[in-house]
Amino acid sequence: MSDQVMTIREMCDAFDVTPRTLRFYESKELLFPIRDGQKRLFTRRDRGRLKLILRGKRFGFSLEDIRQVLDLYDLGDRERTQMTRALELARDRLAEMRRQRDDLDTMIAELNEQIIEGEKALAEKNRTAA
Amino acid sequence: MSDQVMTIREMCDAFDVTPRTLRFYESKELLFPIRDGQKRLFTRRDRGRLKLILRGKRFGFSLEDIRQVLDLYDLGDRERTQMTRALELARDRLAEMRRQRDDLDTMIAELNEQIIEGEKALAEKNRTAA
DNA sequence: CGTTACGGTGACGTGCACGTCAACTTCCCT
DNA sequence: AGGGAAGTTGACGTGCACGTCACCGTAACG
Repeated sequence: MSDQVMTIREMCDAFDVTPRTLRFYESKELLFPIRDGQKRLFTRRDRGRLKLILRGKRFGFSLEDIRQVLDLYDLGDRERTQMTRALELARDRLAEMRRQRDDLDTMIAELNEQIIEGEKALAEKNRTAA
Repeated sequence: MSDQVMTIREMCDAFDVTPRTLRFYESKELLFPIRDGQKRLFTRRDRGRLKLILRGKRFGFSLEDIRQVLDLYDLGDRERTQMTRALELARDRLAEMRRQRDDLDTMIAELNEQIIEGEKALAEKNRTAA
């Protein structure tokens, strides 16, 4: 049953982050561990959120950006206006992510091209040097 | 002929960055504007590099990371060992970018799913409220 | 009952990527 | 010759995302 909730150390080992990071994310309202006295206990929900946070960070999203999106993932009982607003935000993010993917595809193609060129140049260098 | 080289202001307008940014990039050896006396003049090469820099930044790459890759784009006459090293680095970057694209695809799919769910919930809310 | 381990809370420090501001040149215009 | 616009070099300031350190609580172990 202890994998229902995890201690801070278990979290750190599982996600390769420091305690400081988890506490920092809590202070920024990205995670909401429950408390056993003073001690934090991270739930399944926290683990899901952390996974998304770490993914988001790999694309240069700020923690604030990520928080906005995360909120979409548990809009339970919100005001219509709040929900509408959140959806608009999410659609914007989605559009941006699609643009990013296009850019990323371009970068991958270009870098790949450059690597091939580089390999050619290297092969030539080795040939003439031999 | 003046679009062979551009002033700092023309660059700023063209790429939507500040002079400070361009000077900063030069100090980090990401750009190499030529000089007319004191004044910087940015060449076509600088423009190409800046474009790549700005794209790289959108994915959370550090300027140092970007510099390493940029160097690959003009490896003219380098030592074999240097070239080999640069190619290795580029292949690593390429692999990471492919991983990032996979992650990004996952995130796009998941966010899209959440948006659909959100839209459903919102529609339901509107129905029951009516 | 001491101490070792794990966890907590401030508070200050750090690296990155610039922003901001002061104090010059340099060129152009009238 | 005077004045403004654009550019330059320091040097210090800033926001973000944590790192680090000092100090405190407490649960467990020998």
